[in-house]
Amino acid sequence: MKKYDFSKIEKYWQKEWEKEQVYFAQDKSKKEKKYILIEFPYPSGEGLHIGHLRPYVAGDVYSRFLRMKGYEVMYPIGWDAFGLPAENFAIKKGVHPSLSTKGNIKNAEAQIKSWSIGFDWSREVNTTDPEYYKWTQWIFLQLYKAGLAYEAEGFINWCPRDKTGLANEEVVGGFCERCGANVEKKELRQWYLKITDYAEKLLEGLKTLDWPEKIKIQQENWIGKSEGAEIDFEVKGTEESIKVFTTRPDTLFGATYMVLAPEHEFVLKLKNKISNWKELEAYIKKASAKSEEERSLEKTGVKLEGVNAINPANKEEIPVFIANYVLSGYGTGAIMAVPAHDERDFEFAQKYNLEIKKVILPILAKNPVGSAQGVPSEVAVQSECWIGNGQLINSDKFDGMDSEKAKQEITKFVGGKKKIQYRLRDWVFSRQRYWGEPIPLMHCKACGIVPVPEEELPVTLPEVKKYEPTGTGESPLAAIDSWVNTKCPKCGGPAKRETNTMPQWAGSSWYYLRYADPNNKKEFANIDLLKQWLPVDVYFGGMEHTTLHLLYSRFWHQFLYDQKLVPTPEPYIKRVPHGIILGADGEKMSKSRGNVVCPDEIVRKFGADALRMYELFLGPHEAMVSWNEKGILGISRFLERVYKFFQIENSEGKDDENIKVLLHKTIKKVTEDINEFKFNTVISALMIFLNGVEGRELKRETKQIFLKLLAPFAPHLSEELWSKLGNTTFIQKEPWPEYNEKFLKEDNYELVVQVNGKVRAILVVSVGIKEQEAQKLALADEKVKSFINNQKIKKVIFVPDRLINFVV
RNA sequence: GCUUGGGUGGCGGAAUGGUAUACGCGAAGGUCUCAAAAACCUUUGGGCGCAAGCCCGUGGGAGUUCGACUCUCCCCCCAAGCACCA
Repeated sequence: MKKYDFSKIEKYWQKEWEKEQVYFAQDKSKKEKKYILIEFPYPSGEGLHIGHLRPYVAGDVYSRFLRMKGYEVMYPIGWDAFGLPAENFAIKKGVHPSLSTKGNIKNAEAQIKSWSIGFDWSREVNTTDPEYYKWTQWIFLQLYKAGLAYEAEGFINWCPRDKTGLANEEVVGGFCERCGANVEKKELRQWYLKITDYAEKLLEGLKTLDWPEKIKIQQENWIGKSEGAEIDFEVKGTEESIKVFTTRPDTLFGATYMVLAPEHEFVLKLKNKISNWKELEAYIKKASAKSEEERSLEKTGVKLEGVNAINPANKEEIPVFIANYVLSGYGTGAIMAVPAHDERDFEFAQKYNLEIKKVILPILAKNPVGSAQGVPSEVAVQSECWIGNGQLINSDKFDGMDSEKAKQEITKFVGGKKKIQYRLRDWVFSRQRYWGEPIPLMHCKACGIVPVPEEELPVTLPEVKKYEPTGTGESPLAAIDSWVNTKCPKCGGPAKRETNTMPQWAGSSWYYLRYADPNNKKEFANIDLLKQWLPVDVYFGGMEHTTLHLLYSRFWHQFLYDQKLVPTPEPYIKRVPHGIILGADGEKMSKSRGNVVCPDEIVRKFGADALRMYELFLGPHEAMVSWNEKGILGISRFLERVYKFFQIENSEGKDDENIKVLLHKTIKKVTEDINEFKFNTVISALMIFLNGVEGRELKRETKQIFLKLLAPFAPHLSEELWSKLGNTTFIQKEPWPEYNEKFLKEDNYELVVQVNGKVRAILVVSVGIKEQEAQKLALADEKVKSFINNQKIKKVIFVPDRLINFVV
């Protein structure tokens, strides 16, 4: 018997498919469209690894399934090729990033093709192609013209290793998301995108999406909406007042001091009233230089001597502090401190011996302690700091009022204003690095900031010898005089180009739109084509992008929708996340650990079909799993057995009843589980089928159906066997098999007989028997008899076609 | 600390109120072979027992139910995300 020569077979069919363009997505097709998307890769020097494959294979299996179901499927690919690694490589080797990128893309493309991931290569995009980033720049200009891009000076996150500013989203636990360096604070002039203007829309839009709840919740928390009030505190003996944001105006009578963030400008106004100015200045300087992470270690502060504020509720004078635990970027950068009802204020007040005044009495539970949400437990009631709601005390005429009501009433009483506050901060959009899209603006002495006229786009990256980031806060582009100095398109006078570049998230914020119309020279994409393909039906990708790419691209999309440039309010309808693949040692794969698995080697050893199937068989798609080299043997054996099974003389076998039932059950299971992205159980269903039919003769039709079910997973093997059966079509163009309800039912089933809930016997009986009959059969069984042991039967539970339970 | 998932054989995992451990890996024994590999067959949660069989068993404890991996409450542990957001 011939051995399954996967290497030869796979190469053969890959050529055949390429000839026939089987993955080509037809514009204006009569079929219903499906747009399946994976996060396009970054073409690194190491090539694609085993982890990239997971979503690609999932998307590929799903796409193949949908094509067989009769849809016009677009499953495109491109390259997210701007970014630090290419630039760092260039610095090290002296090779221009565009060159190394080109080589890397070539390699990755060969890899992907060797796995037969069915991408439509005719739609390939590359974010570093001027024909592409021309439109990235164009979209930026639209944002600028709409007032959503602005320049500001301020403290931003700064990565000392990459020597560039970072967005809030790129700081993960105080470290640079890219390189892991400890992020610092630095005062810099930066470009921002006003993503905060879209906070509400981003929140609202989530409700319409078919995304896993956990992703929605993560985005929701990141946007962090909270409702409260803004209240002014007068400063005694001045015309000044300090505005605070609070979600707890009901505790206003308990505000015994105020705190300003170290960056708060207010202190400058009262400089000459503050008697301890020197001390204060030193403190502010020290605190500002520290990152938020460092600041959070210990609460410290300095009192503004000689300045007192007035609590607007009870007119009492209260001290004002500058302290590190108040953030300048949130609310007004100033708070009213209520130590009796806020843990942070409580901690600070204890340390600095400040007055703690209780104004909320926890409402004691009508229900038993701990039985419902928001009901204080005994412990909480006794504690010094109660942060829940309750009944007001020590609050004059509001005494006895409920917290919720008091929030409204006290806000009104002191002339405060209801206010909605978001945690989301504006997107720091400029980078001081070379390998990114130049921001298409100019600075003119006479006209100020002037956008580059649209017809002059793209503003291409100049060729340079030195890519090194300067570290000064200036991009390396700033050193190229010939590029920087230009003419103002408005007044014709001398102007300088903006030298900052865009972050890597720019190109990826709209790439899925370009796929719909990748070669358009006149617009970023034609609206009719966008209407045809959008929205993305299923987007496969990693959890790590929840508050980065996924948030950014939704923002851009919503903006483009408001500009009537895209046809849908949201870009991606369904999101299917995947877990990361760990090394065999259960650790994250990394070069330094030496646990990286090379997919090319696996393909050589076991073939692409085996690699594809094993990726899916590892475990549930969303779960984190460890790679186990030995596990792939199981898949390899399965494919080998399939091959051998189909080598048996192709006589017209006849299916018995059991095989028919098994077949239809398998069709049902495979179809349903693919629809739910439960690929691991699909594969086990295919194995169960083979286990059930091996060594028996099958009808040709049954064999063909099985091959079709296998086709999305092992496209090469199934195509080979399909043609061996004498078919001249491609199996992947065949219609997906349907199951028939009437074949799902067997004649007999195993009736489980329980006594007091314990299984005591299993009887084979015919399907559909009534309770009485089942009872008679069960009671006739010797074992059942012995367990009932002549006791009185109190109750009988009968579940049709499943079990009968006697309670004695 | 908060939010969201999880905890099932030696291992990856299956089962969302009805036979726990499907499917695969590994292991043990066997067939084939001079031998080995591959392949194939059998066994494989634990305890007691010669056996038939019985008892126990899904992180721990309670509860609901004829019946709980599945539902409810409390606790422990692991993972991911957020973290002074007033």
